[in-house]
Amino acid sequence: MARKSGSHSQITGPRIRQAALRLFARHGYAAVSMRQIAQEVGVQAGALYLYTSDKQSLLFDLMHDHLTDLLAAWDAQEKQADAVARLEQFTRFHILYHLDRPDEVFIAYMELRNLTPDNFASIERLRRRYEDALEEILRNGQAEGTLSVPDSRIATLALIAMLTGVNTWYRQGGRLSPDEVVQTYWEMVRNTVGARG
Amino acid sequence: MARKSGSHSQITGPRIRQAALRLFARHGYAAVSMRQIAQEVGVQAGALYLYTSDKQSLLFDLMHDHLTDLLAAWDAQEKQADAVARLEQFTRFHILYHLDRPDEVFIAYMELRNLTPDNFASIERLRRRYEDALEEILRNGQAEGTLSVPDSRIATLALIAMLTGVNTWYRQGGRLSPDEVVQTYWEMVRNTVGARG
DNA sequence: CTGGGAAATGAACGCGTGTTCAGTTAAACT
DNA sequence: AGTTTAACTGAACACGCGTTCATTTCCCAG
Repeated sequence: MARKSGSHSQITGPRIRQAALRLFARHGYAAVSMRQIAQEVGVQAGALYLYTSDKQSLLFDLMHDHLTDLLAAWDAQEKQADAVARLEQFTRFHILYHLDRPDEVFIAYMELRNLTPDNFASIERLRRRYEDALEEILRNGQAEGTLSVPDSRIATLALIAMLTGVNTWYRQGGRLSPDEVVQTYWEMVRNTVGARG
Repeated sequence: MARKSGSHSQITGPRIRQAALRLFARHGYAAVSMRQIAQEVGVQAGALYLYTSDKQSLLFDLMHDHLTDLLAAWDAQEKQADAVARLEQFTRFHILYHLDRPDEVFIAYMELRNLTPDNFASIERLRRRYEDALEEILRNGQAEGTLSVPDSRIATLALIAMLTGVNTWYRQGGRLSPDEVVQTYWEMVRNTVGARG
């Protein structure tokens, strides 16, 4: 046997990335073999190398595309006028976007140490850009006098950690709907930055 | 050669755990081999099995002991009378305790998926006990009327995520001292739970 | 000074790893 | 219908994995 019937690079390529995403998220990059990924796709291990140069860039591409998509999605939002409204928008956006992509988020946070130094630097640059988007909101709010934090950089990291934490406990069909989660967190975020309700 | 001169189980045992801790934290459980751990200790791989039954329980013991020590340290604290003071105490305790043990914390959060189901359940039970300690403070504060959160369980998880996030960015010799970090976070925590300054 | 047990070696076990590549098959194009 | 080419196989490569165990060395008690 060789080429499968009905096979196509437009189909197999995405399926490989999808399988890698799932398996990396479940078991971790180092614990997943190329043969496992291939099996999930229904293909021999050698075939993966028609679509990726090696295992490392399979991981890097997943993380890179996730962060790129995240930044693009945020940039595409119509921005609210004042900082507090923009912060509410960020809170909602962050929670819902991340809840929709648990595997991507998990990998992007957990597999950083499995990146080569160059790839790590590249990913950190993208993450930094996202953090900076939030920090700018906080700075603007301080300038407006509509919110106040002790340290805008630390508040940025604290808020992102708090919001991303939703992914660790949220389960579909749980006590709260995504919208209720957003409302709960927005109330806390608003308090954290000292904005009036 | 066989037995090294000056060797002793009271020395080698802890050194193995120390090496495993360091390497697991840096490279991840799955990416670290028993031979690497042995090399760091200065011993052959087979010798590790005089001190641990297998690689899995090396990981489990590290996580288990970390959480057990954490709980014991918190329990040993003289508790403040009112909830807001106890929350400040928790904030300070959590940040300083975790900043002192970056490797343990990292492993305890990142390597959960590499535990067998039984070990995972055991670790989760310990973590839950720690979370519950914070949640009780929040509940008491609500009962006292000195603080208010939209949902005490979610607020618990949000606060712990926020506080533990310090470990991801704090570097010794950075802009802020540990005490300044504590003060910065306490100001945010106090706002988050709606307590007056 | 000697015997016994603790501590460690080093080789071996079977198996899995990421990656390469000559060969084979199915689809697409002329 | 025939040819080209994209897609994939399957075997191989060199090496590393966790774990076991007979053997060796060193320390200490008597």
